[in-house]
Amino acid sequence: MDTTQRTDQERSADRRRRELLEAADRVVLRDGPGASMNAIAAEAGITKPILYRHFGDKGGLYAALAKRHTDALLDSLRAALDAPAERRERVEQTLDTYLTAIEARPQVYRFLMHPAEGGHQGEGFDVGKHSAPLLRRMGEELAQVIEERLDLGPDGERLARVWGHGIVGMMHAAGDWWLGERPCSRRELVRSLADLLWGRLAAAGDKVGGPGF
Amino acid sequence: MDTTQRTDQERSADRRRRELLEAADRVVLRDGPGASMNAIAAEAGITKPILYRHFGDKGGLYAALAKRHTDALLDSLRAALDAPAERRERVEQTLDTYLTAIEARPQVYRFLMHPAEGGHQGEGFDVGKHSAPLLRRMGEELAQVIEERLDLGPDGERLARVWGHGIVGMMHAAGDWWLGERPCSRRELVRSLADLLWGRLAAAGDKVGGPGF
DNA sequence: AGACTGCTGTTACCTTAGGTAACACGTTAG
DNA sequence: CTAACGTGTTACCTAAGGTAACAGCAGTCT
Repeated sequence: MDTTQRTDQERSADRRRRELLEAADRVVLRDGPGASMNAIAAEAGITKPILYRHFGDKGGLYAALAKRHTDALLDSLRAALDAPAERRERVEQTLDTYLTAIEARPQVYRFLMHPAEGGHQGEGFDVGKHSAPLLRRMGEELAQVIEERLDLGPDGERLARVWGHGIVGMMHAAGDWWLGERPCSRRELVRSLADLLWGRLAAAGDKVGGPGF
Repeated sequence: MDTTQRTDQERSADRRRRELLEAADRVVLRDGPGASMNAIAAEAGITKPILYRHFGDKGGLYAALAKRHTDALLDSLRAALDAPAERRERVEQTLDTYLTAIEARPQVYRFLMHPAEGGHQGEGFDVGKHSAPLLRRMGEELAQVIEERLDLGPDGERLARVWGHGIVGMMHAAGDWWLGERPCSRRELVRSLADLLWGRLAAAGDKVGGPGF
């Protein structure tokens, strides 16, 4: 076996893998995250054991699927984060990019974040092991950007990481709630969150008559 | 059938229900969230159909279990939120209360938030349908407090809700990350998050030499 | 007393779904 | 021609959620 050569077989296997992932994607987007391995195999026009040969187990398939979408989302976010603009503008752009993404493909979003929901009755893919990674990766990524660019004093690295994860969590929770209830426009949500990050909570006055918060 | 009277049967049924919930609690805390209905029934010294008679299905059992813990946590948070102190102190107290709770009983926390993780191989309880409720309830609760006490202008209600969910998400994500990596003390985490909420992100200076964030 | 009702509990079963073993066919190398 | 390998299949195992049907026992009604 020559290890250096890219044989036809290897290329064909890669292509097959991509095809299978695309089929899985279609099924997951159609049937929700509870899609069964059988259904995915059927959509791909083959049978279960082949899926297992390619991805090991359901978690492997999930991981491969999640990686594609996660990478794509992270690329968009990096672009927004790196855009040439002042800080507030950049923050708003990043929030908007995230929200636009989850708004445009809620099925993908729900798959990545709440995999067990849409299923008809079974459990489906497991979130726990995989939704965290997405949030974590976003958090670490943001932390790195913050740490690189902001002067936060001696404790900067720790602060940056806390803030990275905190801001990502804020974005995520607010986005999740917003996607479910649609209580306002995306623009309004972005501005409200940026306002929060800009200290408006601390600056707001007490309501007349009530005890100060 | 007398509807007004609390019969022995009803009290006994309630007691039974509590016993079952406590057994379920023990199993979930021991085996992780992947605990099977069989295992729970065995721990309670009975068999499956009884569990199903009491809770309908696994989701019902989960919901009952989650409600207990969620209510308890919300009570603690309300107390911290209502304490007589100034705003920053109160915010820090609330964050600290939450973090203390998840630190003290990580198993419970993981059950509520990432149910599918600890399981040996199966899927276990589903998160999607139930972890959201906890976050949502906390978010709505906080929103209400914010809206009651802060003067946020004409758009106050919307702002309060966005902030409620956003802050809860921030707390959650940061807490989850912190619980996993323990990168700093609880006190430091609380201060860092409060600083973030107090606008220190916006106020920080650019790092010398780098492009401004 | 004896039958009826209702609750508690059981055993034994169904179904779905993840995962695997064993086998069949076609292609290519020696 | 045959041996090896990749690709695909069928048929199965197991674990788990969920349910039907039946057994025993307390109180109640005639």
